Amino acid sequence: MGSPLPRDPIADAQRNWERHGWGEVAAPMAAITAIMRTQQILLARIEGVLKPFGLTFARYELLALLSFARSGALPMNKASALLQVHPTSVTNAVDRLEKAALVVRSPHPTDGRTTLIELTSEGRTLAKRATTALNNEVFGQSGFGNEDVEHLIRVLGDFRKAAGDFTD
Amino acid sequence: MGSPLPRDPIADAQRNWERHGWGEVAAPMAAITAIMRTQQILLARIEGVLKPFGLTFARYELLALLSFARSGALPMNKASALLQVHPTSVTNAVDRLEKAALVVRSPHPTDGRTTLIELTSEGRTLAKRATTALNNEVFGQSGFGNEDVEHLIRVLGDFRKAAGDFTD
DNA sequence: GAAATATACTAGGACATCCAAGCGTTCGGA
DNA sequence: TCCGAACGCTTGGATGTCCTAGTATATTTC
Repeated sequence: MGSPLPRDPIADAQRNWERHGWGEVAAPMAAITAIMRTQQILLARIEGVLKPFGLTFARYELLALLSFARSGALPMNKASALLQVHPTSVTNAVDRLEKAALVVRSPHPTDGRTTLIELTSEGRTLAKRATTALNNEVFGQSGFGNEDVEHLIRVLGDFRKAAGDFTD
Repeated sequence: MGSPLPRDPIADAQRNWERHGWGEVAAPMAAITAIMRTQQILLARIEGVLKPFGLTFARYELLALLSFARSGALPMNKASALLQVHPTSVTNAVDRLEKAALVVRSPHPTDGRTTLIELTSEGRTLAKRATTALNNEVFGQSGFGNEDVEHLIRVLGDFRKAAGDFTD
């Protein structure tokens, strides 16, 4: 989408902030902007790996989640909560996964409101293959050092907890 | 969108990875997933603050960028490169900002292909007010400690550089 | 037990991002 | 000088996310 810039645009932004008298918040601004940009880069990498499988990250996450559920099935609201996305996003993902025959919707045995998402065997197989690809091509080559990974997990974990993601 | 979960879903995912024999990449997977989720939380906060101004993060970023340009104007391709988004995303943002009279498009004086985006005085005023709000309500209360901020800037900066964002 | 409240999912709409194509302008080599 | 290649922007399409509202099913309350 573009060749490398001669200078780091986020570092420039940080300098601009300082120059305008906002030095107090310049560093957090830079850190937050860097997180936004890093997410963008990682997402592009992940989607690039998943494309050959006909998957997007959103759909992969759902498949992976189901593959770890004992029965291979989960209520949609449970999936929404665990993936931390809006229920309508799950509806959207399930629509497409179902069309691809990777999951099926089935009624909850006791609660008429609830719909279960169930992995098909094709879905399970594809999830496994996609995971292997991601492990090899993205997670295994993140470019983050071991210490930095530990630090990220801790710092971002604290942040997510403070943001109300989980109690623990 | 949901009440706090009893347990950290990313930590669970990491355990699942380890349990399936992917311990080698479990930690980077967790770190990357945490970055994705953190971005989602931060974006929601930012958009919440910008909503009263009738802005989204994408449009705010463009306004802020223009406000730091000496002349208050930039070619669209320059904006695309600095914001590191696809040119069509800039077209989209400019369309809406122009409709809101916050920027205007003007032809480049010498290159007939290029379009300049120029801040209107309303645009400049709004950018300033929005920045103040973000500084107070988001960047000034990020929840990240000073040392963690420095660490994030360094680690993510290295990552972005390795990803080809900039040379420097 | 019936009415009010809460929960689960889906439909429609607003935005953002990217890709593929198309149209015009500019550059560069023969 | 001229024509092909490169560049800049826009349009149209596919996805994903969220919000608001609507429908159906449970649960609570009186």
